[in-house]
Amino acid sequence: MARHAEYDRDAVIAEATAVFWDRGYGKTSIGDLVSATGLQPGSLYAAFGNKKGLFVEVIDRYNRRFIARVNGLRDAPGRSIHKVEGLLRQIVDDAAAGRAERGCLTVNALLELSTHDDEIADKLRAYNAQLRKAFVWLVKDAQAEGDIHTARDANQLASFVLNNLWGLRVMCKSRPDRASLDAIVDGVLNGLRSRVA
Amino acid sequence: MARHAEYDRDAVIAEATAVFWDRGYGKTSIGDLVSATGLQPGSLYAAFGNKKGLFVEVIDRYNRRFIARVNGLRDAPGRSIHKVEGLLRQIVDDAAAGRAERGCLTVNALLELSTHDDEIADKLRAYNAQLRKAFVWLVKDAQAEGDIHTARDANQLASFVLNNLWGLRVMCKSRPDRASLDAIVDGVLNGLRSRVA
DNA sequence: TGTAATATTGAATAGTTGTTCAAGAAAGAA
DNA sequence: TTCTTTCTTGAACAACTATTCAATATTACA
Repeated sequence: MARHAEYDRDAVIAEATAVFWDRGYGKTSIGDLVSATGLQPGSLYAAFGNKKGLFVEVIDRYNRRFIARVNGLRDAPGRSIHKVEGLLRQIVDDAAAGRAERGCLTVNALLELSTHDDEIADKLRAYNAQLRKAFVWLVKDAQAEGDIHTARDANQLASFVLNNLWGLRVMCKSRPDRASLDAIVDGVLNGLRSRVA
Repeated sequence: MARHAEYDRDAVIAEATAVFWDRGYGKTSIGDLVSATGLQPGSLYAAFGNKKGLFVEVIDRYNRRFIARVNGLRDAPGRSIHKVEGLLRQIVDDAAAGRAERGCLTVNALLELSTHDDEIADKLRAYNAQLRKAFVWLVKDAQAEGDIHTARDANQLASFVLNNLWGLRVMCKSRPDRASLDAIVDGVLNGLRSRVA
């Protein structure tokens, strides 16, 4: 019946991700996306509607993957508190190795667009809620494993961890020394393990 | 000898601050700044060199003021730990009252520009260091006042507080419920007061 | 008052932007 | 092969951008 598309949609989104992540939404031009994806403007518009449509698919994919990673931690072997620590330490490691200069695509998008774009704002709010839930489970597991006091509220601690995750992602953009970043993770773990409510 | 300027430089910077804060650097056009300040392009360029020059003065002023505020807390009456708490609670209050949608101008600028603009990145790094120092003093005061255990490292705790400050500023942009935000502040205070190192 | 020095104006410039669309290319069905 | 449907191309478009500059206005001093 008809000609089929020559490109792999997911690959195009992945290539666009790299550009949006590097330059932000506003500073990424269609020309940049044409170069990165190899698709001409017409094809991009046929496939994604417009620039924002492509961006929405980009952050959807990015968020889906990170949430899957955090949710996947539950099934991995090991103590839950170590999994949370590992997640934070990896951000620190990436920053120390200069792999975190672009920051977090989601946080970048949240700060750049959410004030004036309700569609993006809603998406990011929902993402935030999902991520928080994933942390609630990890905290509850850690309580069951005896690493977090059972009298403490899992929801509160999940928000606390999430807040420090966002903080680290901001912090990393200003390339602080490794000691400060490690100190932050220590502070979070200390806060999780302490007894007081 | 010569004609004097008709505008108040600081007032112009203040008016420009509102626009940059609302729209971000990239989305703020010279036309927006002309409307907001009442100065024509030529005057703006004569006074600040270019768009970035004006923006640099805007974030300088903003950062100077916030640092002065935190440093000023030392001389205010009351327990230091309550001052730290008050700072965080006010962010929560602002967010709950819908006054925090624009987020923090500095964090916004950091995420939008620091990756590709070294001048801005350096400025924000320096600002970060100054703010951290201010928190070190507050923590040390709180230790002297008996609210934070003296065995704990003030530098570490200062980084921890700062990280949560950045986290809150990101968090507020996605308009979370008040309970989550309060829980975060509780988590931070709990982390500060706990004994373990 | 006349003059030198600086401020203000706002139209003009050169470049970039997101988006469209008509023309050409590919592929399965008849 | 021919037809129909879809994909691809890339030049063209109108709107916007940051910046400049010559003309005009205002002041302080001589």
